[in-house]
Amino acid sequence: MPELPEVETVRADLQGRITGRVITGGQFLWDRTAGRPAADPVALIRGVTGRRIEAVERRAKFLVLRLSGEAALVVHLRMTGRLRFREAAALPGKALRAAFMLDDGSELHFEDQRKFGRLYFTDGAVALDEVLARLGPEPLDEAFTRDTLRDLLRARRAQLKPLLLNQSFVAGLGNIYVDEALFRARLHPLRRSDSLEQDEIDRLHEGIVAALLQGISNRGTTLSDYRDAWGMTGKNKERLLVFRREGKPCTVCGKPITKIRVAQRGTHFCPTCQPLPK
DNA sequence: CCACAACCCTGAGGGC
DNA sequence: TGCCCTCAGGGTTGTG
Repeated sequence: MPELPEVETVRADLQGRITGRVITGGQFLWDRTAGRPAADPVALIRGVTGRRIEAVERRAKFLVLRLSGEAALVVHLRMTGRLRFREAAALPGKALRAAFMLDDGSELHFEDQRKFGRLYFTDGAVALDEVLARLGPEPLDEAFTRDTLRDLLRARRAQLKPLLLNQSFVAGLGNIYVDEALFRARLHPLRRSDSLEQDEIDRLHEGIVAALLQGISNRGTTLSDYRDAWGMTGKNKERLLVFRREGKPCTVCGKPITKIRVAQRGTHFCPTCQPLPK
């Protein structure tokens, strides 16, 4: 599941390779990959064709290809989406859902086994804001400080796990990095957000940032599906502290990691290091 | 605001 | 080998 570190890895790689290229055409192989509001594959292809890629940016888990004329091609990988750079004449993957031709003969392929991923074409800043609406702060931005997090947490009273998964609370975390961040912060996933002391909030801030930065420095976490723009796996799986490590010893105390279900999501933690205060 | 659940999807893995 | 069932989960939508 691509989260902020995985999307950031793809962004950085593509930025250096496709910036300056012109999109000369494209096609959809699975029409529902075109996301709302337009949800129109024909209009999307028509919209991007002839435009130059000015920059490759990221907002939360969205990739934003800035196109000439204030337009953008926005990509959300969801669960199994992959954005692959293909040299000319490379064979497409079997889950190819959309393809874009570039003016140097290369292609940008959107592959997605489970068809949850979405592509959006936006024409102008207003349309882009619509696609990126209701997103909370970027956790790696300078503006995301301990004080920011404290104010956000105290304005809510939800359990930490579902709250951190909520993209309108903080943007970019998913199931893997939430569990990792909570472990680093030594906080139980069911703790209420308004119950945290200042030192716990500081630890959570630190845990979020550290978990994400480690993910980026390892080029993302590949459990099974994630690949970077070159088709390579990320190396962060071996560095995970709790996620998918149920029954294995905690790296801090040696007791087994527990898995429970919270908000319909598998949730991994160490009951000893992350106790739930009564 | 918060909790819960269905939905969209397909492949992997378990049970028999 | 094969069939059925469950599970995996990001985000949206709807209900209470």
